[in-house]
Amino acid sequence: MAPPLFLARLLGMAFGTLVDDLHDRLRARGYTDVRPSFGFVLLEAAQGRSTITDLAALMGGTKQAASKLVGTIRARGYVALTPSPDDARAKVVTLTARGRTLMAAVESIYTELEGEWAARIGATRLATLRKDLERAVRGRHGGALPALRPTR
Amino acid sequence: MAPPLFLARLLGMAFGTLVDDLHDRLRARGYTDVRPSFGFVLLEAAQGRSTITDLAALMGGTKQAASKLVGTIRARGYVALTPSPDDARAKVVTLTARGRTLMAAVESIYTELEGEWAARIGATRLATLRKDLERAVRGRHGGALPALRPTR
DNA sequence: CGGCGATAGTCAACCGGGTTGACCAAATGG
DNA sequence: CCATTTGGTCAACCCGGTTGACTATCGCCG
Repeated sequence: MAPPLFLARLLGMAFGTLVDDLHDRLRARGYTDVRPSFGFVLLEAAQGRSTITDLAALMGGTKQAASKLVGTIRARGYVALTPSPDDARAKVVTLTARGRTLMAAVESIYTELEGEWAARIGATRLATLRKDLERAVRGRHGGALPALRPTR
Repeated sequence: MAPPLFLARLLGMAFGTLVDDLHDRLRARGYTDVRPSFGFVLLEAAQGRSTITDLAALMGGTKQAASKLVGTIRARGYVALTPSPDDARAKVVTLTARGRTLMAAVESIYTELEGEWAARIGATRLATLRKDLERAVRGRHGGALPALRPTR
């Protein structure tokens, strides 16, 4: 008799599976120094609009944590800090060329992965699943999307 | 222009939201010393069938990590270790009386939470969502459910 | 203007939850 | 029976996060 399969556990497993698969395949393509926690920062850096404190707020943590994380991603050469034109204190996080090729790989792998999900449950069911998830989550947070803690 | 809303991020947000809500409401009921990582162990302890090493395997970690985690949950009085009848080395993790009342609170809160989800997206949609998630996750792991890393 | 509170970022110390490695005690099976 | 495997713990360390103290810049209000 297994313990009850709470929705939360299912969500956690699904999340973990996708994240693990993504990073396994990144490793297979030679990206051995990309940690799961990088994703969030890289996604925002691709927009080229976020400062360190912006990142901190978006991922629901302190600016010290954001600063450290950006520091290690920068040490691996995927992002750079450019001074903000508006504010001499602020540093805008942007992708380097290496970061851009990484993100291209991520998108390609991600398309693969969602394709595999679609193959398992059907494309329309997958679309419904995504829509319902988004509705439930936004509904819980007054219409906005919550911070995604980069744990994992 | 926000970054693309990958399915994985949605899953992570949904997972995090449920876990946070559960622990907020536990706190509101006076359980101030229950950490998110406890859930996994408590659920297995309720079955009364798992040893420390079993737990380690189920959560995809080392037995040292499982041992530590069980130790801190035990220190807070929610589980106890009983010697296995079959193997003098093994320790079976079981709920204490306090642990059982905690789990009753968890189930009641959890029912509330899923009810709120159902109110947001509809009960049948929620059932479909759960079924599809389970199918996708099992499909990815050869029919079994993967380990749920207790991170968070 | 000038000066003062708020804000962007860093540095340092600490903490929680995980890891690896060494170890003991009980089990298993030639 | 003895050798090997297995259940569990202890110790040292690591990673990613936190809080607290600090500097530099911003922006407003007198």
